[in-house]
Amino acid sequence: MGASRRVTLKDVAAASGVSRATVSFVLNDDPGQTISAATRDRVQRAARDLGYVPHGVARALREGASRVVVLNIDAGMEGNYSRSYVRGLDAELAAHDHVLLVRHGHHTPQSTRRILDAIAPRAVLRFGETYLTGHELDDLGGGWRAGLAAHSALQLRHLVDHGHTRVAVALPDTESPLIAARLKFTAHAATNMDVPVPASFAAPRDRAACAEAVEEFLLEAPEVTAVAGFNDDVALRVLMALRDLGRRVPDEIAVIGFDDNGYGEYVSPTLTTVHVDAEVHGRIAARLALGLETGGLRPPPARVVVRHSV
Amino acid sequence: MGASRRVTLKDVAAASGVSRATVSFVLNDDPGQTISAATRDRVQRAARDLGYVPHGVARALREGASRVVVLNIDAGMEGNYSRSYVRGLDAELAAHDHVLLVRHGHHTPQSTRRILDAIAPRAVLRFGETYLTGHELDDLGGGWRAGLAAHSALQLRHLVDHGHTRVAVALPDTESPLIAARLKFTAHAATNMDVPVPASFAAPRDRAACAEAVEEFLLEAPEVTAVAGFNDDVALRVLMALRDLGRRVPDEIAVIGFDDNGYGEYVSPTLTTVHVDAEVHGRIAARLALGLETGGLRPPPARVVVRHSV
DNA sequence: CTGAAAGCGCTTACAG
DNA sequence: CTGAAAGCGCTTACAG
Repeated sequence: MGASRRVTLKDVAAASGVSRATVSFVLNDDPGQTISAATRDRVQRAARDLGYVPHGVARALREGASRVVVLNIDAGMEGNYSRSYVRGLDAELAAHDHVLLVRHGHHTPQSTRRILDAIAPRAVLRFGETYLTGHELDDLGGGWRAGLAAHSALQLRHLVDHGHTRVAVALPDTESPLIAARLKFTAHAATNMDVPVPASFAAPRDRAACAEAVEEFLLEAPEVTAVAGFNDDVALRVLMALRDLGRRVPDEIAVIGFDDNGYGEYVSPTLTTVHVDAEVHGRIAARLALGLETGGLRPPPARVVVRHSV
Repeated sequence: MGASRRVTLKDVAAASGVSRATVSFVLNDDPGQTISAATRDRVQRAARDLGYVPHGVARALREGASRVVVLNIDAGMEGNYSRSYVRGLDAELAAHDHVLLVRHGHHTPQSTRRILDAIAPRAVLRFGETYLTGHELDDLGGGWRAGLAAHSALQLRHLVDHGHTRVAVALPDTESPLIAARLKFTAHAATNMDVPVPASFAAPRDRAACAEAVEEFLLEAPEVTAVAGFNDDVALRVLMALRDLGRRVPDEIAVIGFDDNGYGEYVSPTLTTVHVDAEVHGRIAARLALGLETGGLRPPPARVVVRHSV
């Protein structure tokens, strides 16, 4: 009755009358070995009957890395992108016998080091890396086909298609490596579309401060007829600020969000935004982390969710 | 110059002229040993000079568990509670030389098993467990002092204090172990406050469906003057539905949210809600997981963030 | 085809 | 006070 001891390779070996090495060869389908079908069978049956599951820690010690991938994700990145990305990453990793674990909060080289030392994960990923660089999303850099570059352009395109040529970009008041990239891509897209490169301003969290920031910005740039949000959070703040300032949306000024976080439906006017399904991005990241081919994985195009703010 | 090999205990032993055992004793401050100050010093200096960091995987194999705690967290639980909880959990764990890793998505016994097998974490936590049961939050069960029970009561209290005695609870249309608990606690609180036990209804994600659900409910229960949301998400949907139905908030009907997710400020009227700082809950969970005393940790009381919906 | 042996890096009785 | 040895559970050259 006592606590049931863990079933090890040794137990399987004993039960099937072979050595531990042979069990390992069979269970791992070692291509360098030729084991008789009978032995194979005996071993597999024994493993199944005993409910044997390899001990990941021992295996990690031997192999140098555990079957775990860690994803670092900064605060304030929640949205449809991150949710679908995590879903795809998790699923693809699971399909290759690995597990995904997430680390929240701000990340430093030390915190990454501590994880490496603690569990020796196969890889430590940084959220948004693939998306940002467009690596493996296309071969032009930046992801002009299915990365941040393409989606920044899509956002601007929607505005331009609705007659807005003087656009401003609203940014969060926090740090993010994505900010510089977004501005660069949007500027590039504007040049391609033959409209002026958008100016930008920060939209602070605090409501009054945000209204003030928007007012100030529009005073300096009265020609602006549309605001493109860095993300939905920022766009929502701008929407609120505009209401506080008595500016009618979208008649006087249009607003578009980015990365449909689900809350754009609860405000009035509802928020038009860019929706990115990043499941395939997640799968690509998983394959890259495991050193596998990514061939055949093509992310679907992003789309604009048209609501009422532009 | 080739890849730098990992510094191991053996290197430290060699550098300080003692055995690996002695190094281990010194570095782990083994109370069962008496090592000369000189040796101690020599070992510590060598470890520092070489930049020695214990290999967590080897240690985990030997000790039976890694210095990692895994937190399972279901989708749709994002809010101030979860953010502050994770922050506290992470900080307290770090203070005790452990790291927190999070697993997102839906969890099954198998998925937990796979993590256990993969990295043998010290503990696998389920988000909301402590909060739900009130274990260690007080000794009455349910957490009537600082747990879900207390906060459910606080939400209702605010409504009652504003003259609302006929209250309804709006629920998500998804599964959650928290739902039954919330209803139970709210009912209990209502009885204590001498008001009728609130009826409940589900507020679906889809906007039209939600408006329909709310309309239908109010037709059946026209006496209801206030809606208490299971969380801010649900409350936000109810607010939108009410607007779609042409009901004025808070004049005709009041709405209060739960677990301030930050978006209640972006809607109109802005959403009054219950704000719970769960950092201490997180710290308590960490200590429980590590088998430490939780004495002295007292969660601050929750508070109502008064905005304009009630 | 199969097994004995080494070793991943650590901790901890055990023997001096 | 300190060291040699065993062992956590696995994989993989190496020798038959």
